[in-house]
Amino acid sequence: MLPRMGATMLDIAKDLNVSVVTVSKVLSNKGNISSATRAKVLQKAKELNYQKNWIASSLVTRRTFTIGLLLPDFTHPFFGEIAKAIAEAVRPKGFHVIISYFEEDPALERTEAESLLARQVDGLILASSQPPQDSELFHSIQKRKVPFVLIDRPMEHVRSSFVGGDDVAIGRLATEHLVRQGCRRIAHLRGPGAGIAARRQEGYRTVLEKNKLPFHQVIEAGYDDYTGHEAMRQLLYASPLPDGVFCYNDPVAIGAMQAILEAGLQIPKDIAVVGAGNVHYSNVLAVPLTTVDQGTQQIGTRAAELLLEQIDSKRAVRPKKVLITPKLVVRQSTQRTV
Amino acid sequence: MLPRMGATMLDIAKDLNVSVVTVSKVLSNKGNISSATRAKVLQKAKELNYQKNWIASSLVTRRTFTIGLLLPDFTHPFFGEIAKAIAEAVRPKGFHVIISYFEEDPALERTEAESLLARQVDGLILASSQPPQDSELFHSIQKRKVPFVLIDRPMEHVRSSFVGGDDVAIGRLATEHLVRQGCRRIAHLRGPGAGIAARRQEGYRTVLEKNKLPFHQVIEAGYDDYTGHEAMRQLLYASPLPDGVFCYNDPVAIGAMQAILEAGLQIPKDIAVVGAGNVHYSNVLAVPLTTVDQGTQQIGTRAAELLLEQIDSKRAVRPKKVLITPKLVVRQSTQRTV
DNA sequence: GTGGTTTCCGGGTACGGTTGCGCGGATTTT
DNA sequence: AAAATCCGCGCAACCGTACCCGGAAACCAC
Repeated sequence: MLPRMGATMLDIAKDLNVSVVTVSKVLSNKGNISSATRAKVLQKAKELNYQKNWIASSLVTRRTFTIGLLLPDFTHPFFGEIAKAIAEAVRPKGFHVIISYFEEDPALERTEAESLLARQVDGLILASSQPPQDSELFHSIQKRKVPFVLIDRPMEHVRSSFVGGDDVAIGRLATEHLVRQGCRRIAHLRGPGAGIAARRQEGYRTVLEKNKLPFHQVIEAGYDDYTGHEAMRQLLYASPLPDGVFCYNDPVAIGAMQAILEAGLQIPKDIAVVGAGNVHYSNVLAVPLTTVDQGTQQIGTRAAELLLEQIDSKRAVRPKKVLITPKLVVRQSTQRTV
Repeated sequence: MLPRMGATMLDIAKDLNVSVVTVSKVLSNKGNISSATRAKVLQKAKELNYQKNWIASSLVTRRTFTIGLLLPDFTHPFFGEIAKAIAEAVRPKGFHVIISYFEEDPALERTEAESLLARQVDGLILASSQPPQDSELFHSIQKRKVPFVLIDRPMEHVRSSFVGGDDVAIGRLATEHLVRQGCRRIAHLRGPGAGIAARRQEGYRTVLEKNKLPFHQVIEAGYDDYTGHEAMRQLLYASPLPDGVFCYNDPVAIGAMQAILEAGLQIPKDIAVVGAGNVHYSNVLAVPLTTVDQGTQQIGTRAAELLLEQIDSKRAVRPKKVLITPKLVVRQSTQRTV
């Protein structure tokens, strides 16, 4: 036989000659129950150390108080912070978070999403890596009427809420800062793809235009420091050398700084460097890195809020697109004027 | 009315004039069902696009296929990697992971643990921050007969499985390496507390004794780079200066390196530095940091394996203590002989 | 007094998949 | 012919809550 659990509502009900329904109503504070009965039930519940069986409860309410979080990778501090902010935001409402990650593999992302849906999560938050034109996964989620919110990587043609960094503003903020520091030949190590990377590049471009500065080289790096190192080496072969570099993200910037230092140049005297993301350790590098903080925690918090809103109002809520305003964090890698 | 779900077993059963039980047995491959009936059921299930209701299933089996993971903080890459390894290890068995974290607050840890237990997780993995003498939480878990495994921070007097780094070996490995590099005045920036930090220090001490080297200064730092920076500055005031430093962990080592460089000294020529943990970015610092890899992924993987073992064999399993063998990762911060 | 309505308090039933046990019939063994 | 075995399948229980209902008392108007 299966191991017996603790006391159930039936135990309480039988002891008091009432029905389970009455017990349920008392314990969940619903319906009209006389205060005499109410007191007896509460008393007996405490006496038997009654603990609600959440599973039975979920069975009938179809609410698991669980939300699924699907991330490309959570060893990256960016996603770690998001996960933390989400967990914190939903905890007061009694929700828990199931985290899955899919290593940037779109196929794995789909199966993991299906797996979370099969577990009847009440909602889903995803930083998707589905190819831009493929919205099959999201249609599948929508068909099941499970609320979901996209974060970090918007999907233009998917009708859903989205929370992410304001990438154009990030590009602008970083580039404007370099201009103010006196840089005139500003290069850009852009990231891969047409989404986030393209918008950060756009912010970069608009600032150069506004300031009537000549375009300098734009080279495509990847997500990590190795690609940043490689891309920067390419830049250093060219002439004239840039006097400022806006890097797609902090790891790329770290790789770039390493290449600059290896070439015997100084930061920020010869070349100033700006990253984006404000990852941990940005301040303990050889040269502390100026960066643009994209408001990571806020992304998580807002996403959680939007999701809970949708879960609570069983009606379809109009999707909202939220862009978090970035903040410049100035450190030594751009401080030319001190 | 509550939103109807998809097809249920009852739908299949009625269509075929069999009982739900038969359908269940076919779909879960149990019991003796004729191949004719089996085929009909499978056919109809596919036809109706039947999806099992996991909640109803959990209700009766008392298995949720969910394990709880309780961490102090998962923005730290160390815990991120552990979480990832665990999720990966249990995924093939159909388990999901609910992550909670408690910001190093023992009281919050207790309520979060209770909360996970109330959700009927099948098992628990925890990196606990309960004070060493207080095993109330663990007794509470044991009373409910929920399998659990401790990681990273052992609790001496709790009868349970444990997986963690071999801290004495880490201290030995790091210190031996410094000795081999020719260091003769080896200092130690130890971490706080009597557990991990004390064992790493012990490894350090035994190597000094074995090599008949004089003890150099041991200063207590914290967990992060700020405390490492501060502790190193203290060391730099003293004389004679050390020619090698073994740091409790990588952040402390990073802070220490910064202090050394600020003092105008060279790494590793004047002072060699070893950290522990092999966190990301250890290789893109001003001077790439030699460190001891504590086998983070293995900790997660082994912990998951031990937990699944316990969950599968409903009997009480003899607790195992597993120490992962660390590996030295040599980088520039100790390369004096090249 | 009579009939209708409202209010208060509480119960019956369905929802879901799984498991131990049992049952009826067919086949094989004694 | 009686008994043992086996095969295929069903009954009931598990557990908390939404929905619907029912009985009793109170109240109102005539």
